[in-house]
Amino acid sequence: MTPAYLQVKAFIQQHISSGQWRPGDPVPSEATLMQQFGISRMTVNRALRELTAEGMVTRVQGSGTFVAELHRIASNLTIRDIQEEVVERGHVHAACVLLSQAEKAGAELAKSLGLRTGAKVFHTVLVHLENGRPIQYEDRYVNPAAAPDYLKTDFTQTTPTRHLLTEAPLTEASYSIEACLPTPEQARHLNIPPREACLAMARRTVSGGHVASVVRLVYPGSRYSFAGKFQA
Amino acid sequence: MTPAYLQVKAFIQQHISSGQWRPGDPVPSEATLMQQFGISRMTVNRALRELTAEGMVTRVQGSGTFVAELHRIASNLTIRDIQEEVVERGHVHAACVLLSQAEKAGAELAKSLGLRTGAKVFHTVLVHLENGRPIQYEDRYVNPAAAPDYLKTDFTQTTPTRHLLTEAPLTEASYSIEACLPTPEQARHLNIPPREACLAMARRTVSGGHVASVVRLVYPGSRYSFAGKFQA
DNA sequence: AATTATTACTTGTCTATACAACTTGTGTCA
DNA sequence: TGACACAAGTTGTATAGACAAGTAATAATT
Repeated sequence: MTPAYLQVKAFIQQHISSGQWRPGDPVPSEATLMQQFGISRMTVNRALRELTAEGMVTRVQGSGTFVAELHRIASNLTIRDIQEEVVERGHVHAACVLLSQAEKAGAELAKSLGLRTGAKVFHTVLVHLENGRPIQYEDRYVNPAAAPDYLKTDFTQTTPTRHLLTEAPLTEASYSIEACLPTPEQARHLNIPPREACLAMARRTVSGGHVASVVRLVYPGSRYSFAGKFQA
Repeated sequence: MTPAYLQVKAFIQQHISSGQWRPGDPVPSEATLMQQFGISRMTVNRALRELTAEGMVTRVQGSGTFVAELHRIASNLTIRDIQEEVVERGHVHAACVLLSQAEKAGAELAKSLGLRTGAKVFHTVLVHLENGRPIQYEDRYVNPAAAPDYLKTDFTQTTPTRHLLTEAPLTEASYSIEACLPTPEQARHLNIPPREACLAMARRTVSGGHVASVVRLVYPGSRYSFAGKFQA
C-alpha cells in the first residue's frame, strides 16, 4: 500500500507534468485535498511541503499553493571520491603521486586559501588511473590548519579527497566546470595529444569557516564527462 | 522565535560540520531529542526527515539515524533558460537563427527521440549572444508530438528552452557535460579559433513519458563555465 | 471616494497519541 | 551448539486538534 502522502504527491505531480496545471496555477488547498483524499491535514501538509522542497510548487502563507514558475529541476552533482567512482563502475583504481610537498603560498594562492602570502601550504599533484588509463590529473593545495597530517598520507592508498573528507568534514564548496587545453605536462601525464580538449573542475572547499583546500581536476575530454539526471 | 524543528536541525548540523559527529556515527534517537529539547516526536521527526532529504544523515528503520557516509552535498545544477541567465547577469541577450526546419530523422536520432527512422522532426540551430558576443551554439531536435507549434515560434524573441518548458513541462532530463573541440561551423559562428576547447552539454528532456527534445549546447571554453555552490 | 475594520480562508508550526514495520540483542528450548 | 521466540528500541506513517500568522476580499466607517 502506497503511503497517503505519496499518493497526494503523485496526484499533484501528475497534473503538473501532464500540463493540466500550468506554472502559476493554484494547487488545491490543504482543506480541499483533505476532503478529496479523506486524510488528515498533516498528511496533506507533508506532501505539499516536500513538493515545495523539490521545487515543484511554491507556497504563500495566507494565499495558497501554486505551480512553480519554471521547473528548476535540480540534479545531484555531488562531490565524490574518484576512487569510489571508479570502483563503482567495476574498474580498478590506482594513483600515481607526482609531487607531495610543503610550499610557501604565492599571493594569489594565499588569497584563495584565506592565508597570508608566504604561509606554508601543502601541495600535491596526482594522476588517477582507471584500469591503468589516466583519467584525472589532480593539482591540489591544502590549508595545513585543516589537515595537519595531510602529507603523511599514502595517496596511492587513500585519495586526497577521502583524507580531507575525513579530516575536515566540509560545510560548503564552490566549483566551476570549464573546458581547457592541457598544459604540456598534463598532456604527458594524461597520455593525450597536446591539443585534446579537457574538462577541468576547479573546486574550493570550506570546512568550519576556513578554506580547507583548492583543487584543479583535469579530465581528458575523450574519456570523461559529467553525466547526471534531473528528475521530477 | 526560531521554529523548534529548525533548532533541532541546526543542533545536528553543527555537530556534524564541526566534526564532533563523524560519518557513520549515530545521531541521537527521536526519543532522546524529544526529551533534550522538550518537544514532541513529530517535530523531531520533521527535522530528521528534512536532514535525510538534504543528505546530511541516513536513517534505518528499526536501527537508528546516522551521520551520512560522505557529505554528498548536492548542488543546484538546473535547467535554465539561457536568456534568463544572461538577463540575470545584467547583460543583453540576442539570438540568431541559423536554421529552422522540419526534417526526416536518421536512425540514431530517431532512436534517441523514441521515434521510428524517417519520422518528422523539427531541427533548429541558434547562436545565442551575450552583449553581442556569441556564447552558446544550440543544435536542437524536437519531437513534433511534444510541441506541434515549435517552428512557428520567433526564436529571436522566445528561446526554444522557454517555448518547450511552456509547451511540454518536463518531467525528467538527463545530461552530459563534456569537453570538445568545435566543428569548423561552430567555431565560425561562435567566433573562436578552430582549436579552442569548448564545453558541451548534451541534454535529453522527457515530458510525460515521451522524449520531447534532444539538444547539444556548445559554449566557448574561454567565455563560459558552469559554476555552482554546494552547501550544507 | 477613500480609509479602516472585519471576516473568511490560507499556510506554518506544534502537540499527544497511535499503530505498523523493522532491527538487534537476549533468553529459551531442542 | 544452533534455531527460535521474544522484548525493547528504533523509525515510518497517520490522526485530530490547536493556535499563530499572513492574505485578500468584503463590509463598515469616515
